[in-house]
Amino acid sequence: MFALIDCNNFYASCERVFNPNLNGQPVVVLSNNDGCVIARSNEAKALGIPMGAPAFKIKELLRQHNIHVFSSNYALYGDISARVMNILGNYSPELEVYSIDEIFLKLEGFDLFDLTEYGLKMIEVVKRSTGIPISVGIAPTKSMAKVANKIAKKFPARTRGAYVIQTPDQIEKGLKWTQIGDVWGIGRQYAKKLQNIQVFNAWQFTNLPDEYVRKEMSVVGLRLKRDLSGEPTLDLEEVAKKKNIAVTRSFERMYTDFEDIRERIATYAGKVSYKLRKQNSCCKLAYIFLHTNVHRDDLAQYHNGITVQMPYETNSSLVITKAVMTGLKRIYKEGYHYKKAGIIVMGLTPDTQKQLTFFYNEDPRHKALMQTIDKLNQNCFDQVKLGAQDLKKVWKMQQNHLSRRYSTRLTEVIEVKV
DNA sequence: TCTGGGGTCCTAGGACCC
DNA sequence: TCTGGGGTCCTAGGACCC
Repeated sequence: MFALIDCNNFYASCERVFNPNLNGQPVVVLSNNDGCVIARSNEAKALGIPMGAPAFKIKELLRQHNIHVFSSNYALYGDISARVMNILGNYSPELEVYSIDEIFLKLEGFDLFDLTEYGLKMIEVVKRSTGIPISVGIAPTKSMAKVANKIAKKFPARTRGAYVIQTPDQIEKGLKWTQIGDVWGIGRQYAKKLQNIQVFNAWQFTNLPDEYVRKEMSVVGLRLKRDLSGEPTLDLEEVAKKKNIAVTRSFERMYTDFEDIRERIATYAGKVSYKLRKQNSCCKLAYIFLHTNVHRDDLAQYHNGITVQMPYETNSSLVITKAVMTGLKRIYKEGYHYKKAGIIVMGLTPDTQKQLTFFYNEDPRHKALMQTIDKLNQNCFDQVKLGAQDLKKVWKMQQNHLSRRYSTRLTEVIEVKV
């Protein structure tokens, strides 16, 4: 059996942990630059706040209903997530942290357990230890556990947040209840295609011929069909090192000057290099892209990207920044209003397995330099930068509703008034 | 004025090898 | 008239996830 545990309205719930006045109140969390709604409490959902709604378009709605608005606070969410996962890891030796708010547990040898009780226990302990509400779905396969989790969340009164799918009858009922578009692995395109052939729920999907599924949805679809039919096909996946790492951001306003963009790109290059070093990887390639504002059809549009090669596998900010800059010069065109840019590093290798080249290799001093810079920045809040970066830091991300980093900064911990 | 930021896997087709 | 059979690697694009 597999369990899927998922935090309810995770970001909104994190905000509530340190601000209990928000319980029962509608809460939304916004994306970077306070752009769109990316998380909603149940109350906010009930008021009709759509996922992904641009904040400026629903300003009036937010005000009218006294909805509490937060900028995203990833320092807080990441830390709370780690605490929740840590606790849930006690419930099975085999686990897969699937996302910031989801974890799969493999429950092998739990035949003598009352799994519903086991799930309820998790809910209680996580709530008591972290303040975060979770839902638990348990079933014979991963994709079914997803279904069970959805049922648990949909019927809190009946399930108390934990639901087990096990008997053939429960399986059939659960799958028939699940609309095709809500199936894990079936997105918009496939849902449309399936509805066209009169497949409206998960049960009907499992009854399709293998050949059709294979042809229209590739082996990925076929694996899903098997798994959803009760044949365990999707297993826990190891938390592998990332194969790509990206830093991409929208600018808080549009930029036209090369100098401004150059500075921002240098900062992204520094960030992405740091991420590489954190997972002990080096990169061979970097893709850099530049976009104008897609929402301004009154302005000329220009999108372009380019892949640049590193002279050797590296995670040195100096080398990566330099390579990225040559790419930027080739794709930047004057006369456009740029709104977004990003860097994706690819072809990652562990830095212990670097392929050395005969003539050119990294200056060995870079490694020591990077280690020193990383260490300094950990203690001194990112004050050591390359000359090409934002030394003056004239730009600032819109974060007008940011809560404190309650659990990771000593200066921002909660105060108790006597 | 204002519209997020990450990831994964698979397939087809082209270029190349013997 | 008629032109083999087996591979690999890479990339772009399309689907999906949170």
